[in-house]
Amino acid sequence: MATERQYGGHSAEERQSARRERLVEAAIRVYGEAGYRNATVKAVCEAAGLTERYFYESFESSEALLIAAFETVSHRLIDCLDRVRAQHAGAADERCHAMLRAYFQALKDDPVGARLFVLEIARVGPAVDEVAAALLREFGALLSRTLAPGASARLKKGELVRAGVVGAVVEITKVWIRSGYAKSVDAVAGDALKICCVLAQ
Amino acid sequence: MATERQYGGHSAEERQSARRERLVEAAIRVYGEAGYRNATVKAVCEAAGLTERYFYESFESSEALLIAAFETVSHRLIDCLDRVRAQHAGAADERCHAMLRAYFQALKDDPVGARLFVLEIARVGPAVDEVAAALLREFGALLSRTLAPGASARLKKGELVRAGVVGAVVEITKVWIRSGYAKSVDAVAGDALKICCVLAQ
DNA sequence: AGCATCTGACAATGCTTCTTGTCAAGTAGC
DNA sequence: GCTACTTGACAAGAAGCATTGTCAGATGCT
Repeated sequence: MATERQYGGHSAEERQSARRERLVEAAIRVYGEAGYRNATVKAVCEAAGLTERYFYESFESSEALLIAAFETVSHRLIDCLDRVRAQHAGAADERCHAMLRAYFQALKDDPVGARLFVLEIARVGPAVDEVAAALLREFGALLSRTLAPGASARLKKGELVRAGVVGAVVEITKVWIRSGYAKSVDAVAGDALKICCVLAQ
Repeated sequence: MATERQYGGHSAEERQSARRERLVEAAIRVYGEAGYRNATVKAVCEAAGLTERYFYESFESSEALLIAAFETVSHRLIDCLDRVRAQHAGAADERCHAMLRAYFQALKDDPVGARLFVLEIARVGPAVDEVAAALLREFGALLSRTLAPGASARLKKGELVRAGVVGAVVEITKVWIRSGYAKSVDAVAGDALKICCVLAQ
């Protein structure tokens, strides 16, 4: 602990954060494929090519790793949607449609991350629930900003409606994933848009 | 097993099904208050005033008991909605509004059952998920029948939209419960109706 | 009253996983 | 090459709970 020695050309700090990252990526894979409930600490560590001790070096618990994995996936997704939003400058509902297409396309392109993001995150524990709820609110705010750019975004009045719309999109996503991505990205985005348009009123 | 003796004036069969019922009612209370995850077999049995052996007499696993408890609660709710639907003969959206009011009122009147019905049922296991998904479909069909009494109810076309609307109502319910039933039943029902009206198109 | 059945309390077992500890093998710096 | 640090493999301990088994006491029938 006192001295930091170079190993493989990397400092102790670099090696540790590299291990952390390997664990997060392994967690996305393992939790997304087998499901969080069925995955053990051991399984994640094996997938990361590390032993259990390195798990406890970076994370206090499985839930902490799940949160890290979820945030990695969701930030990628939010960033993607933000890019689409910036690029698209049409009418509000057209813009929203483009974002929904990007959303569903991203989930289709990464089914493992999708499962983690949409299914596996729910009802794990209070701490995880809090993170997930915060992301849903962010998602709702994003939709609201896109469809009703007025002051309505911060009105408390539409809070429940906004939550409802987000719940609708998530439920549509769940059913779509369960169906094996049966419908086309375009069609699903269109269905979701129908409900999102409630926010434009 | 060979002979059936009367006990307390009841046959063996009666006594057994009485115990089963006590377990189900206890499960609604315990799972709804403490949460399914935090509840042990022992806790449910104590709440029912029975010992563990009687749990295994009537149920194969905790999940089986959860399913029974969920079905008890959800049948009560569906029956209530059906009654309201039968009594109300106004316009489609008025009728739907009345049903939503009854739905939210019922959940407010029975917070424990509500928590079981809305929160605790999710993501327990494949068997439970199947039961919950079936109820959501039934719920969607009910809304669809009310708002779009035409053939659209059985059209596969609106399947995802219907699922989305149900997801919206459930998410609104979750947020409302988490808020401690802050908004009035009328207001919440109104918010939910806004989204439900998508089905009327 | 006497016997068969039923009921309740509780202990024993078993299983699974987390979490920590030990030890040998590997690697860098002197 | 020697020493100190780092890593990986693995086992031991601990904790929690489900599930089954035992046994004494209670209840109804004859």
